Amino acid sequence: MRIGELAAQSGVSVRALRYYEEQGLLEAERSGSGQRRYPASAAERVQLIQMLYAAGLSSRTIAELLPCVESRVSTPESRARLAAERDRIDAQIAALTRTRDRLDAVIVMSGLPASGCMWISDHDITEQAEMAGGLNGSPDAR
Amino acid sequence: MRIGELAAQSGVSVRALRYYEEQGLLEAERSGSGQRRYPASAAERVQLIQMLYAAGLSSRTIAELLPCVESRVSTPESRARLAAERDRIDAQIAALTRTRDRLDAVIVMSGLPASGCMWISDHDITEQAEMAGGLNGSPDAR
DNA sequence: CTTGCCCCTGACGTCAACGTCAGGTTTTAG
DNA sequence: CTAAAACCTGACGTTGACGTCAGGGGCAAG
Repeated sequence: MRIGELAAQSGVSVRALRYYEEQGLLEAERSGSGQRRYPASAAERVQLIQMLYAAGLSSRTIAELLPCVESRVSTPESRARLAAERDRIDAQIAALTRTRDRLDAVIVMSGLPASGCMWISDHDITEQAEMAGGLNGSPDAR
Repeated sequence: MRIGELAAQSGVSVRALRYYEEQGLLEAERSGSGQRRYPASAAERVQLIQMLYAAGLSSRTIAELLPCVESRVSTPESRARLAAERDRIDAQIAALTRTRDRLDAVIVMSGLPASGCMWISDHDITEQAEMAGGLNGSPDAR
């Protein structure tokens, strides 16, 4: 399959695919005229790459771990690297969960009039919204 | 408190604190000679800023939502923004969890003595991952 | 033949959250 | 009083994962 097709299929840009190759993450056969040809399995590999990028791994780390993750084969060394990254991701998940809960608390609280966090009486929602827009004292709202 | 103390206390660099001020996230009083003075509450605010940055929010978004998150007061508009960000974070957590599980599967599998070697068939993968997941509960968000 | 689409290789541009350096002033310790 | 430490503004540098543009080639359809 050609690079444009792979891009469409995997949802990334053509530029990104060439970048992955440059980083040693994705190899391609070349046709006589020098055009890249990918096997069907490349789509899955690209998905993995995206997955690992999204988890904050660097190109270098992905290059090291990708064969291992794709083939499900690990050496003792790669296992240690994998575990380290998994722990990092776990920590990230924990932090994000705390942040999510913090936002949730603020959102949910506005639905509890008894808590005292509603600073405007709730008998007229529309008026409340207008007042909120005009009176909201965000110090450096631009 | 002075900028160096706040930096030490909140674990960020002096440069970062000045950057936050530049972005309208953190205000400071000025002494006669122009040096920044922060109230004790600034440390908590910096923690919040870090928290939101780590969740992938931009400076502009943080500037909009920070007063609301810190004071726990929300307007209908800010509530919508907050909910949108919370949903984004939820999606991020879900994706990270899938990635973590993928790494975990590779790690756990090679540690199972029954396989006797570094790789095992696809058929065994899901079964063993289930077994391993049941045996040692991986740290789970939520 | 030429039109249009896809492909190629450089190579420079971008954006965000700071790092770092220069050159000067203020505060603190002894 | 003096020297070190901390602070100030301003401005340029860094990093990663691409975006974008320039300049050129190949190839099937009309």
